[in-house]
Formats: sequence, structure tokens, C-alpha cells
Amino acid sequence: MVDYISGLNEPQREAVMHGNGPLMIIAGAGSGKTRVLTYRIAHLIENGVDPFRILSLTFTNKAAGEMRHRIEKVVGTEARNIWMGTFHSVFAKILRIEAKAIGYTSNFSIYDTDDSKSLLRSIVKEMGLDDKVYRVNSVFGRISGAKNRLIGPEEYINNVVIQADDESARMPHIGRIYKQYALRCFAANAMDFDDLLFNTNVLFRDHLDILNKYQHKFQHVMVDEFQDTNVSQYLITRKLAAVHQNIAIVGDDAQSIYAFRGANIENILNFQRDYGKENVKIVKLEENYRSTKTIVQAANSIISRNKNQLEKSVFTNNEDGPLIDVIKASSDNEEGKLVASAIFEAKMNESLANNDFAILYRTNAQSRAFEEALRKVSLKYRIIGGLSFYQRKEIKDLIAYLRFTVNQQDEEAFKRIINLPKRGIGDTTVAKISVIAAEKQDSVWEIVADISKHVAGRSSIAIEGFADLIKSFKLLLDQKDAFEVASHIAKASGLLKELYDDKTVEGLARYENVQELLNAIKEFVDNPDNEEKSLGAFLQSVSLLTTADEKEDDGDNDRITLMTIHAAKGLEFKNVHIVGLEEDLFPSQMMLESRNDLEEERRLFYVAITRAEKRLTISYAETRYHYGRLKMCEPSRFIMEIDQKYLKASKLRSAPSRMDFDRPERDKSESTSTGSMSFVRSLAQKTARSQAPQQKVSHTPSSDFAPTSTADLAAGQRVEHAKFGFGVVKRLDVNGTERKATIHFDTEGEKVLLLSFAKLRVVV
DNA sequence: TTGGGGCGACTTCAT
DNA sequence: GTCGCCCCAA
Repeated sequence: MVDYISGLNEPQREAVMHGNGPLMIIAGAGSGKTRVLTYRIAHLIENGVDPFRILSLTFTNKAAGEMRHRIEKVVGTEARNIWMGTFHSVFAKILRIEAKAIGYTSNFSIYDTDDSKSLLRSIVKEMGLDDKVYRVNSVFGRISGAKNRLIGPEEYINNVVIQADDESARMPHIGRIYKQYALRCFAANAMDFDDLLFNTNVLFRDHLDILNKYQHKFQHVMVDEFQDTNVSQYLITRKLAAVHQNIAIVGDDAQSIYAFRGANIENILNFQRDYGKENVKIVKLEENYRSTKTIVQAANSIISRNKNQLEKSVFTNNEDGPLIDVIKASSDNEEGKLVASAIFEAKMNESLANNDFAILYRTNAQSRAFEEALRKVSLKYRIIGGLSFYQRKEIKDLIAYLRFTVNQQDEEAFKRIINLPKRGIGDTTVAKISVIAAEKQDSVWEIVADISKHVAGRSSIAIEGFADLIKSFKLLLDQKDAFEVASHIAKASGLLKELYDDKTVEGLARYENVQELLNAIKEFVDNPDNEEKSLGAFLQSVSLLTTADEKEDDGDNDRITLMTIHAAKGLEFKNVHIVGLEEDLFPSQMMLESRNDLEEERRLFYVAITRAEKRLTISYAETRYHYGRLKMCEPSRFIMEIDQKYLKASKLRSAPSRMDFDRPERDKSESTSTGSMSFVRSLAQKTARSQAPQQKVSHTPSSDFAPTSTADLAAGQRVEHAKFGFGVVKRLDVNGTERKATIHFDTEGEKVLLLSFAKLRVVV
């Protein structure tokens, strides 16, 4: 028997050994929670619990796979029988088994976000609403939000508060759109991501026999990353655990970063209420084994600024480690270069591998500068997320063929492939088919399969050809495995040929991508872990992939990882670079405008910091391209919020005194303006009573916003406030418009730490 | 029905 | 800088 107990600390052991009854594990970053979860499951199995009766919900499918392997090392192959995966994948599986009960068939399609939006676009159009008022993104957001709160279409329409809210947003018909959307999904035998959870709730609500079955089946329920579950997910776990009351949740309120998709920190509080405060065993894992003292304490200094948090103090017995380095760059490209050379240097000095490094950013769009810079110094990297493989057009096209072959009611797949490759079936014909289908209350397939009865003329011949094609594909489903069917479809549909004939570089890449998809299907079929090898099973597995699940590059895994902070959750790296620490980017302006939740942004920063084991470097740029336009940036308030004693402030790296105004690579040497320097100096003396900074400050020489002389500025300048070390100055420009500039100084207000002419924008 | 040019909106994060 | 939509010619 493997001894895994003796290596644990006291609270870890308590959590592992806890037998029956509700358990809440508050696990700080790096406190070994994956170990605890793993050993807890192993411990249950060793004590006679049947693996089939354990349900463990993880954040990514990859995490589930890794945990399964670790459990396997302790208890053997039995571990394969544990029900483990993301909420979406586990309940999609259950919904397929129980589909009939809620009027679906087990081959239902899963609509991704693009499918949902495309369907909404057509509904808005069909209802004769203005698509400039009813923007798909906001419509989709509202519907999704409602589903996550378990509000169905009828309830939505009848809810006075929601109605009032929609009216004040000038979109009074969202409820009707929602209702139509739900009907159309149902008619297409399709569920979107939110439906997987919503319909699971419906299933358990309306079919007590089925609920009963699963309640008794799952003797133990475990939920990881509990702080990121939404109401819909919460209720599912509560119902499932209602009989045995054996539910263990693991979470960290400080790492809750998914409120934007309905996650609710309140769930942690609800947990104690629902199971009875006196019944819930609470374990706090507060010792961090991952990071240096500097990193842990700097992270604490950030998170302590949040008002909403549970009582918890994360500490470490690790060494102090180096201070946090701050890199200042003049532009986004410069930031890429400085980070690449910092990594190069660290690699040499400390003989580290590429995979000891990660570059974390707030938005996917930021990856470009780092890719270019890393390529230039021949450092290997991989990007997680962004435009993933499965979002590429050619991949989605083939997948749509596969989906439609499995489920002919799938309207979105139909719309995608009916005229692909071109067969002379235009929008008018497709619309006609939709109308007839709606009139006859049939699916489009019923019309298409019998087209000569409904439509005459040349397009009907083309449609007959299409119908025959699909019928021939359908025949293969039961005879061949997923790979054979997919290869046949790729060829017979003409998709492969069309790409093959395209001899451009892009065309070649697309052809290879399709081949790559076929390879992936082959691997799926050959993988002994997959019980079912049908095309439907494959589609299910790809539609629920998370970004972290993406396939790793073959062979060479020694790469620097580039990803968003969201995607980095649960991971750790020796050296971490957090980049783009600029006001409006991180914290994100979008977030502050839409939900005004600075605390969530701060938690996101906390998550980023705590990914680092040994060395943390943060960086920012003074200018950045945005929509192809040069934009001035100011350093993020988060830099000021870190307790300054953890920053290597004296060693602030200054960017070379030039900027790259041209994209992407040509740098124009440009000297800094002396006028701006004197402006900075006079301001610095007035506001912070200190000396001018030693760094050079650059600005756009041609910009009409940029100050040109000290005199020009002295007239209107006035410090408005100095919170978080910021000072705001107003002035009038040549047109007499009032503009404002921001300066920054450190929290003690004695020494000027950073200065910039950030974003001189109009003050209305 | 198809394809190209012009135009506006758009970008957070993600199952 | 990129995607999707609209309009018009072929």
C-alpha cells in the first residue's frame, strides 16, 4: 500500500481522512489541494467505496485525466471507473443517457457560441427587429445570464424586474427572442453550453425517478474550484448530494475569476447554510508550498485590498527569493523584446528549461508581440487558447458535416454546409426551405429529403444531390468507426478537394488542418480510454474541450507557455512574466464599464502572481497598438498596490530612448522631446515635491495631444486627486478643449516612481 | 447565385 | 487590424 498520509500536514490530512458528511476545503493558492483531492478519492476507494459511485467535478477535462492517473498509482486500474470531468462533460453524458425524458434524442448536437449567435442573428432578422439595437452579443449575454440563474423563457417574459431592465436597455423583446431561441434549439435537437446545465436541472426537477437514481448512485460528490460554480451548477450538486450528504467542495474565494459567466462567491456561504453550519466540516489549507516568501507576501498585499473575502492567511516557509522585477517598455513590441531577452538571460544564468517560463496576459490579443520577439531569439513557445484549432473555418466546416450526418435536425450545421462547396443553392432557397419547414412543423431535413415535392427548378436538383450525399453518409454510421466515416465524408463532400485545389499558402495550411483533424479522430478511435468510438462520441468530446485541454505539440514539450491568466488557473511555473500591466488593460476597462468589479480584476492579478514559484516579473508598455492605432497607456494601479518593498524598484529597466511607430518591425530612431521632459520635471516637483525621474520619458512627437512646452501647460494644470499614487492634471489644448494628463508617484508621495503622459483625453 | 468593394462594429475572460 | 453585412454588377 502506498503511504501517502505521512507526507501531509495536519489540515491536509484532516481533509483526506474525513469520511461522511459535508466538507468544505478552503485552499489557498499552492496549498496542495490537488494532492488532497487525489488522496481523498484514493482513501475513499481503499475504504471500500465503489469508484462507480464517486463523482468528481473538475475545472478542465485535462485536470480530470491527470487526477485519474495519480489516483491510479495508488489504487490501481479501478480509478478508471470514477465519474470525473467538467460539469459540462459529465452532465452531457447523463443527458445523452436520459435524453428521451426531456424530449431530446441521445444524438443531440451541442451548439457552440458561434452557432448560438448565428441562430440568434436569424431570429432577430425573422422577427423584424433592428439588429443594431438587438446586438447578438448582448442578446446572447442576457439569455445566457438568465439560463445560468435557471430562468426559463416563460418566467423571463413574466418577470417584471427583468422586463423593466430590458426596457431600460431598449431591448423589450429579449424575452420573445429567448422563447424562439429555445424552441429552435429544441427543434434542432441541440443544446448550447448553458442548456447542458439548465436541462440537467430540468431533468432532475421533472423526473424524480431519474434524480433518485443518480442521488443514490453517487455516494460521494466532489467539486473542485467551487468558487467558480454558478447557481445552475450549484443546484445540481446540491440535488445529487441530498441523499448521502457526502459532498466535498474545494475552493478559494480569493481566486474567483469567473463571475462574468455567472459564478457566485455566495455559493460558499450558501453551502454552510444548506447543509447546516454545525454539520459542515471546514478545513483551511493555508500553507503555500509553491512560492517564495516574496511572491506569497506580495500576493497577500494585493488581495488584502479587497473587502469581500473569507478569513484566511496564506503563508509559506519557503525562502525569501528574489524581489519582483518591473520592466517598463516604450511600446508593446518593445515589451515583447525586453521580456524575450529577460527570459533568455534567466535561462542562461540559472540554466532553466523553456517550460520553466510562462508569459501571462489579460487578453489573447496581446500574444502577438511576444510571439514575434521569441521567434527572433529562437526560443520555443506554445500558445494556449486564442483562436483554437477547433474554431478555424475549415475545421468547423468538416465538423458541421459530421454533426449533420449524426443529427439531421441540426439547423446551424445545415446552414453551414448546404452550399459548401458551392452547389448553386443560394440564401433565397435556404430561406424558402426554412419557411416551409416552419409551416409544416417539420425539420429542414424532412423538406430537403423530399425536395421535389416542395421546390421546382434547378436548385431542387442540387438539393437532391445534397440529400443523397447525406443519406449515403448516414448509412456508414453504424458500419464504420468515427475515423473511417469522417475520412469518407471529407473526401465525398468535396471539402478536401476544394482545399487541395487552393494552392495559396493559406489554402495549403487549411488542407493540412483538415488532415490534422482526421488524425485527431484516428487517435480518438485508437485510444483505449474511449469506450465508444462512434462519430457521435467523438463530436461530444471535441465540443466540450476547454482551452487547457488543447492538444500539446507532438514531441517537444519544452516550450515557453503563453496564455491568458484565466487559462493559467491551476498551473504553476518557476518563472512567470505578467505583462501588459496598464490601466484600462489590466484592470480591464471593459470589465469596469460592464460590471464595475475591480475586486474580481484584483483576484485575477492575485491568481497571476501566485502561479510563480521562484521569480516573478511584471511589465508594462507606454504605448500600444489598439485596432491598428497607437494608443498611449499609463501603468496599472495594480503596480502601485503591491507593497513596494517587494519590488525591485531601483532596478527599473528603462526602455531605449526610441519608439517603434511603424508596424510591425521597423523601428524609427527618435529622440525624446526636451519639452516634455521639462513638463515632467515641473510637475514632479509641484505634485510630489521630489526630483525628476532618471528615466527618459517618450511621447508621440507628432501627436497634437502631446504637450510641447512647459508654458503651454502651466496655464491650466491642477492636481485633482492623488489616490493610489495618481495625479491628474488638466490643461487646455490649442483648440481650447480641456484635456487631462495623468502622472504617477509612489504611495509614500516622496519619490516619483513612474511618470508618463498617459492618454490625454477630452474631459467633457 | 456569386463575388467584390465599402462600411461599421468590434475585443475581455470562456464552458 | 479583422469580421460580418449590405449593395451592386455579372
